[in-house]
Amino acid sequence: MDEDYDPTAFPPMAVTVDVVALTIRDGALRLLLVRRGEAPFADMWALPGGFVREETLDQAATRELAEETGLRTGARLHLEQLGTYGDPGRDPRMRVVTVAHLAFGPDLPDPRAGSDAADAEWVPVADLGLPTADELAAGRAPTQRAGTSRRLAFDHTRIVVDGLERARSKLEYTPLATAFVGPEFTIGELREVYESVWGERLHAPNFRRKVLSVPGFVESLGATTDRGGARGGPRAQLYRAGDARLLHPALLRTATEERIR
Amino acid sequence: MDEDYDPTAFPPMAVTVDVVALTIRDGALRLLLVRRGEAPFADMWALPGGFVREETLDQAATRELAEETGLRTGARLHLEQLGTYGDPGRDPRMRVVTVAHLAFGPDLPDPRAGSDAADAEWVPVADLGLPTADELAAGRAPTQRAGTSRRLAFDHTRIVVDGLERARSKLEYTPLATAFVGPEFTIGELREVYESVWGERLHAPNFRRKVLSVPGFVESLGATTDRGGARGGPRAQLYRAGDARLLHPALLRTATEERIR
DNA sequence: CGAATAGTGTCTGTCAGACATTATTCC
DNA sequence: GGAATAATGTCTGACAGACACTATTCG
Repeated sequence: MDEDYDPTAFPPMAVTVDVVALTIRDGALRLLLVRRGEAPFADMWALPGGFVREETLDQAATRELAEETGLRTGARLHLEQLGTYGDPGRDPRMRVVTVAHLAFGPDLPDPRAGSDAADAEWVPVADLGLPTADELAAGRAPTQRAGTSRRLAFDHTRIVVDGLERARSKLEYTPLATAFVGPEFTIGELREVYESVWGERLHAPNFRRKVLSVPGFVESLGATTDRGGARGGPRAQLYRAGDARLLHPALLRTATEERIR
Repeated sequence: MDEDYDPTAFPPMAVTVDVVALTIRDGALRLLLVRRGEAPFADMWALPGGFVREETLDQAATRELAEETGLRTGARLHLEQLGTYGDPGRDPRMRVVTVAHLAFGPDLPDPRAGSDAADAEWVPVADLGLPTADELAAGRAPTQRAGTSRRLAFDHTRIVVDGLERARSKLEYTPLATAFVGPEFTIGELREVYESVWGERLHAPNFRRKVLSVPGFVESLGATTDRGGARGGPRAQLYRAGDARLLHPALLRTATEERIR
């Protein structure tokens, strides 16, 4: 803030929030999208969002999520700021700066069309045909792969790609995965979260040992599930989230050349 | 973006950028601060920043840094978005949403007062008596420790604390440290970056081996410095930054209970 | 029973951190 | 010479990833 700072003579600019809401259902990572009813980008899919009012940015994101989808802002909903997107021209009508947020929850309910959203849906992320972060950086974006009818409005493809990368990365270093399951869960359910978000199969015995070796990640409840798995297997032990805010040692993805270079 | 989205009728809101600019000089991590000339918070220190114009957010941050400090936006300046701060009341005059950025460079020049900054200075971070992230979260903020005359304006203390934590964390997983040194550097200089930012001494032989074992972190130039160290010692080999974007394996800080829980 | 899953045991190569040692250079 | 630093060698314990194996439960 410099000395010619004069907030009564600021350039006209709108501030919005958009939400990248993720949940896991039927073993697939899903993203909440709403269908736009008006120009520009009419009939295209977009992230839920809207104007910021007399409230904090986090409150605005929570409110928009609830308004547009009927989602109860329950205690088990994790919300964090993702980043701010404000390129001139990202909205053809005027300058709009949007503060993107990331939300996670365990098998969130179907969106009941709220006040605004004519149509809202949990779309499997794999069905979006999203470009990789590299493709985006190289400017081959926001052209999504053919064969999908889910081209996103505005720069929302970029926002979703950034949000997914953030989620994948935070699974490594934080107990974020516990935000995708209920208050009581099995190690197998936790492993399915990692597999869904990372999009790769994990070695079950090693995963179990790693999770249990991280102090404060999970706490045993000393009980088991009532039944075994749907396709057989013994009853699994139940755990709840521990008090760790960072995982140490971390659960790292295997390094791939593409990610590193 | 929902369907009642109407950017021609948006609430009045100003959008600014603020920059947490860090450099290392005399072995100490330093933060660029400017002195405010006007109310509110007159005579207090603040981050350089100002209104966003017809430009991207990154461009606005780069421009403000140059304008207020005369800093040449050279190729060796690393800039990234930190986060957005928009609580109602963070500016007593009106609603101002600020997009904070993080900038790093090798021994950046002294700020030549530009168009706005009456007074600008590279202040050692250690002299700021900053609260820890935990103290901030607990609400004992933004009260900085007594004995310093460097209470920061607005919510800039929070922004600086977040920026420092981001910088410390990114040293672990990315080659960010090379942004704090010149194009050619020794392993010892790189180690001093880590020691300055993390605020702890590192074991020189192990640090060297770790850095050299990370693919793409540094590349040998096959040459040595012209002279040995100022206080003795042999001539050190020279390196330049490699092509890695992520460090694998990472250079992790030793885990501390405070950070994890 | 057959298939699927939970959980344990064990091995190997790699990494982190500590310590010791040698070589080189400045003052 | 004395002190500081660069660089290498080596050891130990922890961890990652792979494989083998047993136990339990569903259909």
